Amino acid sequence: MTQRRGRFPTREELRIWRDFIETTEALRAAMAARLQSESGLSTGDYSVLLALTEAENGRLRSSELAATIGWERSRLSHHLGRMDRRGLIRRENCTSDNRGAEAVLTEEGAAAFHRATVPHLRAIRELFVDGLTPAQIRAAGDLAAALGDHLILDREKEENL
Amino acid sequence: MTQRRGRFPTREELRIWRDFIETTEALRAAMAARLQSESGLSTGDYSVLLALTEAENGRLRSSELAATIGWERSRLSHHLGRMDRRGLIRRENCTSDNRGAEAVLTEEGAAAFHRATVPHLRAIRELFVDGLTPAQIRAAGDLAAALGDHLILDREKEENL
DNA sequence: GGAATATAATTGACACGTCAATCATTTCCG
DNA sequence: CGGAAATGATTGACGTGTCAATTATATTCC
Repeated sequence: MTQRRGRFPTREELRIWRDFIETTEALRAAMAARLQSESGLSTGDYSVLLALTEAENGRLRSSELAATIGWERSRLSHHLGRMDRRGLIRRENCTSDNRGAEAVLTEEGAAAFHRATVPHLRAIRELFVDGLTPAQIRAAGDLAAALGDHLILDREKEENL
Repeated sequence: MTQRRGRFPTREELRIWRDFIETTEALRAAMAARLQSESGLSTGDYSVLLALTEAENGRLRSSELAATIGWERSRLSHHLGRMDRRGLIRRENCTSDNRGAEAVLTEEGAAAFHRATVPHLRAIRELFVDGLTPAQIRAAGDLAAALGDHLILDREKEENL
């Protein structure tokens, strides 16, 4: 086998890269559109509502919420502002740490999440599961694990310059 | 084997879905960040510049450009506006159809694209190719094809309601 | 105790994407 | 020919994401 590492991608690798990134992007957009039209929620809303629903008392510190769903703090801050305006959550001050803030699920937020759940699960099946064989689904999990691990390694390398 | 189709995703399918969508999103973001920091271009800029570079005379009708890179018209229009402001392209009227517009690659745009190419190819190798085995790369191409075909079918079903 | 530092969160500026509305021109066809 | 419909493209409004700067409170340590 010829040397590969350290060289530019081959034509075939490039083709696969483009296909892969464009298709996953289209999949993301399709799912976002489904969720929006069926439930009036964005995927961001859904992530936040899911995390709060699973949290004790439907409330979480901002930073914990950010960690749970893997968002940057400022992104979450902007998003909570929008969700607050729509009445899906409300913000409260944290009693134990006056710097902190808590996001609290409202009745309306809980209701919106429950209305969204079934259609969203159906969309995951229709757009993702139904399009793949069981072997391909396993391959998708495998790929995600490999790419994710590799991204982390790459980030660490970056930081230790 | 038990009946699957028409049911909600299993726990395992759901885990893989989340892993897959989050990881591909992280990959997209990492690539965008690399391109931005190394070349001062967004991935959108890169797509547009690539299409124009490969086009005859470095110019394309707006609608053809949109079709080439698979964008909606209004998205392209906004993006060309931003690229125009930065001097990467300029707009000209189409002589054969007065409704039409052409996007033309500028010297500056061509130069920016050439500066970006090598680092971008390197990033594709480092973030994608190097993280996967050859079999996994084939699996990625396979997945993209299957998901893409399925998305198209789903869209058609949607339209023929 | 109190200054230096670290941490929690928000804000503002700006790029990006989508949708619906709009405008100009061309094509279709009676 | 001439008006209706189709086409090419732009625009405005708004939600979203990132980065850098800012604000407020806690912690550290002399």
